[in-house]
Amino acid sequence: MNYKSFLDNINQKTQLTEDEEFILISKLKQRTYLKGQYIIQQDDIYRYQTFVVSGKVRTFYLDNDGNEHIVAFGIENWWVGDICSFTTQTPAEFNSQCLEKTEVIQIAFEDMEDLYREVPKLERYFRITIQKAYGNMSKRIVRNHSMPAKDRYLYFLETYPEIAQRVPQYMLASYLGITKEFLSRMRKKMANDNKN
Amino acid sequence: MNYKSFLDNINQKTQLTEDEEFILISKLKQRTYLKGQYIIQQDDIYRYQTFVVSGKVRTFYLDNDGNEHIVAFGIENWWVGDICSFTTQTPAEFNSQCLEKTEVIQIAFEDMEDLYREVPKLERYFRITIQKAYGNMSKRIVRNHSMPAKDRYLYFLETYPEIAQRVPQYMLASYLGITKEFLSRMRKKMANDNKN
DNA sequence: TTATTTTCTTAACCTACCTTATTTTTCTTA
DNA sequence: TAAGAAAAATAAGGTAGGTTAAGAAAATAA
Repeated sequence: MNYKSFLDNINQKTQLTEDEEFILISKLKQRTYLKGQYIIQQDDIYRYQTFVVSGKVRTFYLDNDGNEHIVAFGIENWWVGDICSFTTQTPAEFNSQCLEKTEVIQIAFEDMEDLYREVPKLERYFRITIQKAYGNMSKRIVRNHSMPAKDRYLYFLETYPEIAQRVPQYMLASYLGITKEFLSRMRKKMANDNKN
Repeated sequence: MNYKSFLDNINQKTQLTEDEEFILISKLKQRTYLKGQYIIQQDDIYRYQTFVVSGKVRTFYLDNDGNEHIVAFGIENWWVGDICSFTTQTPAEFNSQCLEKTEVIQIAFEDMEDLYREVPKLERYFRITIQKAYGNMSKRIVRNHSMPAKDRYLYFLETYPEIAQRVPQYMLASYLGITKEFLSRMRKKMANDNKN
């Protein structure tokens, strides 16, 4: 594994010098998780901010009745985990679990503040990254409130086709906030409607 | 109006020197909106990042059927508007409307990049602010998926009592993703349940 | 103080989506 | 290549929350 995709991602939003890249790289850790392994489990403190180089991750909340609610998927070039737990170093509310063998790059919390000091451009990189994610989240809330399940499903297929293909249907249903049974029924109806 | 509450808010997350405060203040604009006025309307480009000093704002999406879906409320010390439109200078998807006379502090998009250059700590301030907002949004999505309307309502009352008191019920219903009629019904039932 | 508008309530009926249970299909792994 | 496990489909009955329509209460304006 090398750092190319990771550095590319950062340099899209800010321009690091060679020295800055060097400092950054010196703080990175590589790790490979197997299918089913957890990057973070709820109630643990999230100690490593995690960037996916290859593989597939789901982030979910486990409620008191034992139901899983998927908040996000993460594939190549996405940050995953529980950002809230990381920044405040308080127990996580979410779990991030690998759905296949997943290679990641991580930055430890202890190194993060040093990094921000030595490479202030990283503040900018993360600000821009999070701003975008925040915008998407707000819009997702609105879609959840203004669109019926069918439209939300179609929107997802269109917007994240790679994820839709790589993730089991029942997880997609959970992400959309519906049951797998209802998604299945919807798909059947849509297939029938398309025939006529 | 003075800048105290605004600077306090920033200094909670990063420590500005007097010089930095001076530079920042030189870029700030003050403005007062009347009840009903829009800070941003959807399809316009959001040119001023807006911090509420006093007053009350709602941010909502207007769907094709003419229904309003409230994404957020903003009162004292909250940033409001459509951050996505601001950062990318593309047409807004949301409207921010004042629900009463509202005093704000604004930073123009043209000044923002200069400010980040001259006062890099602001990158940090906004990163931290947005990270927190993003965390809250993710958790809100999960609550929408895992809690029935009644629990979401109670959660809101507990978490944002000041807002709950100052905002009409039908707007709160919209924020929660239910109809005002259903909220009214729920409230009645809750009142009855408490009697017995 | 009344008139008007805005907000809230109530009630009957309706539907999108859930629950439970069973079966079928697809994927894994031996 | 078969056997077991995971994922998807199907179907019947149930419910949280929506819709429509009317009236009551509260806030605002004149």
